[in-house]
Parts: sequence; structure tokens; C-alpha cells
Amino acid sequence: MTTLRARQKEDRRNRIVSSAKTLFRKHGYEKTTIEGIAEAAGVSGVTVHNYYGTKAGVLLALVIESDKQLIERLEDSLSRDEDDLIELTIQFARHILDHAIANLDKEIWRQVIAAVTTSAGTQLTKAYFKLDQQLAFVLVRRIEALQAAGKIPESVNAVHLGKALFHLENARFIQFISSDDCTQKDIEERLRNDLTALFAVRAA
Amino acid sequence: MTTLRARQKEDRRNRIVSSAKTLFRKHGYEKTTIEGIAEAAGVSGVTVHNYYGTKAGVLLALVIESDKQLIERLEDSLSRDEDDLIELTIQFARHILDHAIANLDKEIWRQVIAAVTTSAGTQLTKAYFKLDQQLAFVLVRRIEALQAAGKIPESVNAVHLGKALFHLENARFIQFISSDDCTQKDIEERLRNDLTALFAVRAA
DNA sequence: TAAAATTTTTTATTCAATAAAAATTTATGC
DNA sequence: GCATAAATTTTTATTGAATAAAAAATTTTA
Repeated sequence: MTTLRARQKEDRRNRIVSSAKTLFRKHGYEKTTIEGIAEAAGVSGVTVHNYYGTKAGVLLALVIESDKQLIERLEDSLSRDEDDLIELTIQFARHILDHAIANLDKEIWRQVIAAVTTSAGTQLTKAYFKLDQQLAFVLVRRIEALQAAGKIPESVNAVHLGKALFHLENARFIQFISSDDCTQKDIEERLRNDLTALFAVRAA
Repeated sequence: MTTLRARQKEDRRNRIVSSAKTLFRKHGYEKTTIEGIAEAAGVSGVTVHNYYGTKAGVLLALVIESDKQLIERLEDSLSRDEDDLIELTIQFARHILDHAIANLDKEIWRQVIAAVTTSAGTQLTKAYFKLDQQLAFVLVRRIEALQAAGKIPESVNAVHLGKALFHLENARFIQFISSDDCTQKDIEERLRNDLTALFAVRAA
């Protein structure tokens, strides 16, 4: 049974997050004030704080929602007949970058990264890392498929490999958002260089 | 010719940074106020802002100084007869983690990462990334040495490999500081897993 | 429907950040 | 060597994030 209070609360959360997204996209992160978000959502500024703790908390909540959608779609949008691990990883990165810039611009993504690191241990950060984990496992499952197809040695630990590739992708993602000049193409090239070099270490 | 003004300015910079380091270590980042730093340094709060822009800017300045020392020493402290790339990289990571926790605690390193990402493009951030670059090249030179010794194929691009390994190490460093529970041992193990999996992709 | 419980709002405070005016100190020309 | 010009710091004031406590409003329940 959902009480009236629970429904009202849920409603306020939705209004706050959706107002925030509009304002962040319209005016950027810095110029958007908590008071502004509150007004657009029809609550008081303190209520926004009570709900999300900080302005960065509101941003994180909004990113978590959009990342859930990304994960839902990613599994399907990754081409199923790519049998080269390098190209697969680059495709994976491409989907993530596409999704990121479709939702928020670089300036705001920088705030996301900052928020995630400073507010380590909070509920929202845990939720964020859980989604990261799920993203990594999309790669893990593809690696297992490649192993089943004989494209990657069975001796390789798919979980370890997937996580390592995800970390690398993530490092390049952060590099992407950290500079306004860095293009998606730059990132793909760097990622390709990374993987080519790493995979060649033990090549015969 | 160094004018009196230039010397005074340099002096104030030193006092601000050194007061800040003391206070950050003593009371943590949040509880240290700009006004407190200013008082300890014998200047006004606005002067601290004029010099470093933000509280995070002061922190960054202080980290850059200490990272310069790290780089100076790192080249020598890395064992010269380690011929396994995995162990070399782990050793590299160990030195960086050791240096990090010897200087500031995790809470403050989180603020450093946040500051670097949010204030992308500023002078201090550029200086920070330049040092990162130098760190990566310590690895690159070791890789070249391993190639010369026939331990790694000459076909591998040492610069690409060094940078990729550095990114991986950096990702694990951020993971280290992001959780109070994560030990250095955990990080070494994860890094070993990363590299073992990556290097085994093309293994015969 | 009235009392109790919960939640939001009001009010107030601290601190970061920024801007403009005022004051101080250093540098320079006579 | 002193008066004036230039540069730099400090004072003062304002906005906004974050937090806490009291007051007000609304929902729940008895």
C-alpha cells in the first residue's frame, strides 16, 4: 500500500530531478542554483537539501536515472557479430560516449566525476558504482561469448579482463570530458593504441 | 633582478601553501577554512583567493609540489633488475601509493581528484597533468629498457604501452582513495589481475 | 473529528567565492 | 631623499551552498 505521503514524496523527487535536468542543461551547473531548482519544482530550497543533500547529489540522482537506460539498451546495441576484442571495446566506448553527450555536456560530466569521488560512501555514490559494475559486466559477457567462439583463450579470466577493459575505457572517458577539445575520434584512437600495445606484450 | 615585490609574493605563496598543508593534515579539508589558512599565513582571506582562486587551488598547488619530489625519486627507486612487466608496474603503483598516503590522507586525495576534473583547463590543472605525463614516461623508459633486453617484443609501441599501463594504475589509485576500506594490498592484487588478463588475450 | 506523527518551511548561521572601493606598500622620477 | 605614480593587499559587501533548529502545515490514526 502506497500512502499519500509516499506518493507525494516520490512526486517531489521527480519534480526536483526533472527541473534540475532542465536547468542544468539550459544554464550549466554553476549558474543553476538550488533555490532555482526548488522554485521550478515547487518546493523550498531546504527540501531539495533534505532530499539530495547537495547540489551534486541532485546531479548524481539524475545521472543514475539516465545511466540505467544506457545499460538497458547497451546489451542490445552492441553488434553481436563483432569477433575482435579491440573493436568490440571501442564500440562499447562509443555507445557510452554517445549516451553521455546526448544527455549532458562535458562541463556537467566533470561535476559528476567530482561528485562521485568526493562523496565516496554515500548512497548515491554506491548506486553509481553499482551501475558501473553492471556496465563492466556487459563487456564480461561478450568476452565469454568470444571465448566460447574460440576467439579468446579459455585460460583468460573473463571477469578480470572485462573489468580491466572497463577501467581503461573509463580513464579515456574522463579524459574525453576533461578537455573541450578532445573529440570522440581522439578517444577511439587512443583506446585502440592502448589495447593494441597491451595485447602485443605477449604476442609471439 | 628579483624585485622586493616578487620576493614578497613568493614568500606569501610559500607561507600560504605550507600553512594549508599543515591545516589540511591536522583538521582535514572541509574543516580547514580559507580564513584559517590566511590567518596562519599572515595574509587576508581575499589574498589567498587572489593567489590560488579556490580552496581546491591551494590544495592542488601543494600536491603539485609534492608530486615533483615523487617524480625525482621514482626513477631511482624503481628496481633496475625487474624484468617482468607485471611486477614492474605493480612496483610503480606501490611507490605512488606509498608517496600518496605519506603526504595526505584519502579524504584529501579525493578532493584532489575532484579539483583536477572540475577545474579543467586552468593553469594548475595543466601543471598537474604535465606531472602525470612525466610519471607515465618513467614507465615508458623502463619498457624501452625491457625491449632492449629482449623481454618485450620490439614491435610494441612503448609510449602507447606505458600510457595504457599508467591509466590502469591511475584507475586503481582512484579506487584506492575512493574507499577507506581498500588497502594497498587489494590494489596490487587487482592490478595484477588486470595485467594478467590483458596480457593473456593473445597468448598462444 | 481531534490528537499525534511526520514532513516541509521559515529563520538563522557559517563559509566559499567574487567584485569594487579603500588603504597600504613599493617603485620611480625629480 | 622625498613626493608621486603604480602595484598589491585589505576592507567591505554580496550571492549562494550547506547545515541546524524552531515553527508551521499536512497527513495519519485513534
